[in-house]
Amino acid sequence: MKATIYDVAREAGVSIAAVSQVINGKGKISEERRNEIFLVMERLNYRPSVIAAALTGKKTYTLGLLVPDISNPFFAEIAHAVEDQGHKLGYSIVICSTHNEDERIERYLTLLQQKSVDGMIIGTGMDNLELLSPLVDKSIPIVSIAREMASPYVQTVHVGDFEGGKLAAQHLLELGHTRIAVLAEHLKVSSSRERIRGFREALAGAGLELPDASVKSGGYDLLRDGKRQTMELLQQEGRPSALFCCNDLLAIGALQAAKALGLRVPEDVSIVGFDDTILASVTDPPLTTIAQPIEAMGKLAVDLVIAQLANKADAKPEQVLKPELVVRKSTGAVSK
Amino acid sequence: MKATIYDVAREAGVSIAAVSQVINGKGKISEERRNEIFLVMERLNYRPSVIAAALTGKKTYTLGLLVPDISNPFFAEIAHAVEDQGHKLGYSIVICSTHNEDERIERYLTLLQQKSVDGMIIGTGMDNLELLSPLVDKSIPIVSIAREMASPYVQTVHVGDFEGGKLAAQHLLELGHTRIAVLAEHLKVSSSRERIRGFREALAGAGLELPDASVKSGGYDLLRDGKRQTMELLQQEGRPSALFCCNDLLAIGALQAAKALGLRVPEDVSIVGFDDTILASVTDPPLTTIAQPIEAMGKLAVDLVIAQLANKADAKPEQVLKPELVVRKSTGAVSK
DNA sequence: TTGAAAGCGCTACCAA
DNA sequence: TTGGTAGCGCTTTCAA
Repeated sequence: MKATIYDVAREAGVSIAAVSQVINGKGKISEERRNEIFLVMERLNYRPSVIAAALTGKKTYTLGLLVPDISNPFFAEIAHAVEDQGHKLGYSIVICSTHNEDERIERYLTLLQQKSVDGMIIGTGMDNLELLSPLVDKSIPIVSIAREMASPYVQTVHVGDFEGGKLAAQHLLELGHTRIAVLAEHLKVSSSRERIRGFREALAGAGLELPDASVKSGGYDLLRDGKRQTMELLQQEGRPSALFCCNDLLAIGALQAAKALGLRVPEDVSIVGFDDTILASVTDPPLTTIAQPIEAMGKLAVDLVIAQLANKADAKPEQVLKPELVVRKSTGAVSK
Repeated sequence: MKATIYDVAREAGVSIAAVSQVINGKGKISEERRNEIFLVMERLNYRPSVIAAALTGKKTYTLGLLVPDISNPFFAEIAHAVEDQGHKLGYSIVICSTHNEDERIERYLTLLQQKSVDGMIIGTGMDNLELLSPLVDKSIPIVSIAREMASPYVQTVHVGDFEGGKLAAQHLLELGHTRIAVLAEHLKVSSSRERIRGFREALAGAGLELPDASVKSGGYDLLRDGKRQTMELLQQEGRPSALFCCNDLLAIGALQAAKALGLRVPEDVSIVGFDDTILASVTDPPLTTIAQPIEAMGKLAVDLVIAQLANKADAKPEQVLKPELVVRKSTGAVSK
């Protein structure tokens, strides 16, 4: 069986308290004893049980990351960034993918908390903020990433979605588009709503209206939904000459639909995405998209939790980063 | 503070043992008492501490998944598949991304074990199998996915890499290519080596040789390495007319390099990838690639750990799935 | 059927 | 400096 602190103490002829002190580098122990104990630990190949330690309320140096779907490159890239910064700061990151299901969100939230993470980063939308209260009670810091979260207890880092939507609209407007439709994921996703709001406002500024009928929203199978919706959109009378997709995956679905219909992008229809994941740079044609500073967001999120952990939390509850228009080949001037 | 089993017992006027039995649905308790206790638990919003339970050696119904890089769509898709099947079977999945660094592999391995996962799925290559022995000692089931692992203690599920390599070669051969180069990731990755071996063997069958100089291997920044290596390859005298890339990310790097050099794919150079991630279907041109059955692999891996957990482990230590050639637009006949 | 009590492995406080 | 010891919250005998 595995060696415990008792084994080490016995072998070294000291009390478990002494061993515990050595493990944690606390208290006062003579060099000599300390080395002796180290040796025994080594010899017994002793590994302190984090579980037992957690039970007594010790820090675990792990952060939990909750994402809606790890197979969406956007979140995979977020996860990568979070892991990176976490690691730099000495934290391990545990990732859970909720498949956008409420039940799994709840389950993983509980799980992570039970696994006693020191802090939590949430990239999943949450309807029921009540779920967070156990965390709040235990004063486990929470920051939400890429999603706003209307709770006084959670700091949030996200891109300016509203502004991003405007950017997209302006770009399309400059190219002369007037018949424009929008593809969104489920409308309960706040970032989508904001992006659309920004988009709509920019259009309005140019005297254009975006009727609700031109906004297609779907579920969470982004690729498929994007394709299906685009099929509908592009086959109708007076089809739009431009599509704004609330994320890259939707945009790719749109791209596939256009291709399937024998339409050329951007000659027949312009498409702009959102996120600027690796996907955007490799598609055919490469996707014009609104870039989110994924690296920066991941880093910032980690910094925030850890700052809260150290009680030097910035008062700033919200960190809004700048979106950026990246023009590639999927958008062009309207051909009349 | 949070309610403990003691609070519940006190409130319900019973012993903690009784409460414990209710929680676990074990032992004999009268309907009456049981309901009473349930009510109290509800009222106190009591949640059993998994940590404490884990300390006493109870199952946690969580599986750990270790991947080298979650931002590689292949592993993100694997993670998705694993999560899905795990969830179906009542298990939560905790994902850790090691960035291909030995130190992180070790750290996360320890971490997951300390967080007391019931089983482990490993998608990361491991040099030092010794690291697994603590798990083995505790008889925590381990299965490796998408990677072979030469340990008697781990079952493994992966695609036939050798066969996949052959498939790629045959395809290229049929198209008439003779000047062929190979791009691999770090050669310590066993799957890459196998793919190359298969590829080489198929070439040999056609009387063609693949000199070591034509095999470029790099580090773990797949996209960048693929691009850089392809740049070199395509700028040299008598450049290859076809490239076999050991994974899609490398292939995309190659695609970008070709584009940067003003070469057309597949007219000037054919490219075949490996994995068939979402990336392969969206690139310009879409990538001919060797498909791995990602869903099936994920599902199988989960099934295997859980079977081991239930002690109905199949004796079969290795599950090899069939790779499949998916022909898209990045390969074509040699133009002479 | 029920409950008392002995751990699980570790931390932290207090006395020595 | 050291060691004794009381928890942390739960599971699991073993008696009652």
